[in-house]
Amino acid sequence: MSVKSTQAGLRERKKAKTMASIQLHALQLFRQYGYKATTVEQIAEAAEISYSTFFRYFSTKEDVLLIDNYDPLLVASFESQPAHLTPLMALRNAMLSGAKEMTPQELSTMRERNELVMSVPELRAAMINNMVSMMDLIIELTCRRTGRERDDLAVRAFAGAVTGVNISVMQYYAEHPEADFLALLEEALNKLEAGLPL
Amino acid sequence: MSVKSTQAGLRERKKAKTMASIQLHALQLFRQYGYKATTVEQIAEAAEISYSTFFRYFSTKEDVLLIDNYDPLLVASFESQPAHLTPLMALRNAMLSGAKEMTPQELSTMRERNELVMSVPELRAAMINNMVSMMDLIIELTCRRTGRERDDLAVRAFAGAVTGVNISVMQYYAEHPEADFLALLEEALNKLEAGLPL
DNA sequence: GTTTAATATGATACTAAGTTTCATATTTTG
DNA sequence: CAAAATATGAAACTTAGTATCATATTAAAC
Repeated sequence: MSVKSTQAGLRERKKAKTMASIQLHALQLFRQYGYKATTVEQIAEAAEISYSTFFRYFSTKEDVLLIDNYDPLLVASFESQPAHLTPLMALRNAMLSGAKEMTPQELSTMRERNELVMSVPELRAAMINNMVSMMDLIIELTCRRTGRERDDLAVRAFAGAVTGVNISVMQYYAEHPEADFLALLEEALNKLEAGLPL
Repeated sequence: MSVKSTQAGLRERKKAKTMASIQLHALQLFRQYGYKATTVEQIAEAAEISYSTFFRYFSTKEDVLLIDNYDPLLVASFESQPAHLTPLMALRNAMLSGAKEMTPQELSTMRERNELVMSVPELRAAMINNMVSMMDLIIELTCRRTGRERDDLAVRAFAGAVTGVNISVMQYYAEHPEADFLALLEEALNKLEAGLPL
């Protein structure tokens, strides 16, 4: 038994490092030359991997910017919300809590990424698609909490509205980078809870 | 002066016919062989145009299914809604009125198209992206009606919620093709107006 | 009606994303 | 250390989408 086998497995750690490296170099190149002008080949070179390996880590060029796994965090946080809260407020808290423990560094990266994503049509489309996919998760969570069925239109409308508000906030945030994303999201979801007064 | 020059211009009519022909043949091929398995080249052959010409009519393969111009109809209908209605109800009426004058034939085509689009990830993403683009239109209309600013978060949240509900209904409809789309949309928007009771 | 200007089409060559296949290297396990 | 499992690299391929230029068709002017 050698020193290297700590617990996570060398393979896993190496993969995680490679993945992070690809994302880092990709982001730098995108910043410098623009998203479209940067080819996957260039990213591969910068990250010192082969072209084919890139697609083993990310199935599309877009994914290199969009992959994040905070679904499990969201689920955990949502399920631990007090029972007296409405589904919407529980969801609001869960979404906020996920982002509340970010360092200023991480927040700044997120802001930059958001601006980039929202300004490139292809990326924006992919991001929105991701968020709509998350609708399914919201439906699932809401059903568990309320005892309603997946096919209940009220649940669907709820999940749709929350997701739509989320998208609109991301857009707003891209246009107003100086704003506080969390505050915006909280305010917007509160407006939804209040029946969208106009 | 020959018989042919009626009023719309020969060129315009020819273009419209070609466009319709491309869409028709594309839809048939997609039905038969699937979206991905059908190449633009095959569509071009079927519609008896060149490969390059296809992209003069539709800038992407997706667009051949997604292009529709009922934005102007929506705007007109919205602006003619009675002033005492809330923005949401005015929007609801406008969206419904657009679809209410469809023939059963058209409704059936729409249903089929919706099923196809929602079942192919790429198409679904493109469609959702279209709908989110329409959010800008809703923002614009809502501002005109309420006198609020584009940058008002309440307006943004409103537009986002309506769009999100719309998306969720399309998804629901794809899963339940036997349902009445208009009834679903109306019901879902009513729930939104009622504050999304759960 | 013929000429001229504007626009639509077709052919061709090109770039880059994404897929497939297979050989090679590296880690893990026994 | 040997064998099984998995990660990587190389190369050839398909197809969406772009750019360019010559040709054909329609519209407009005279």
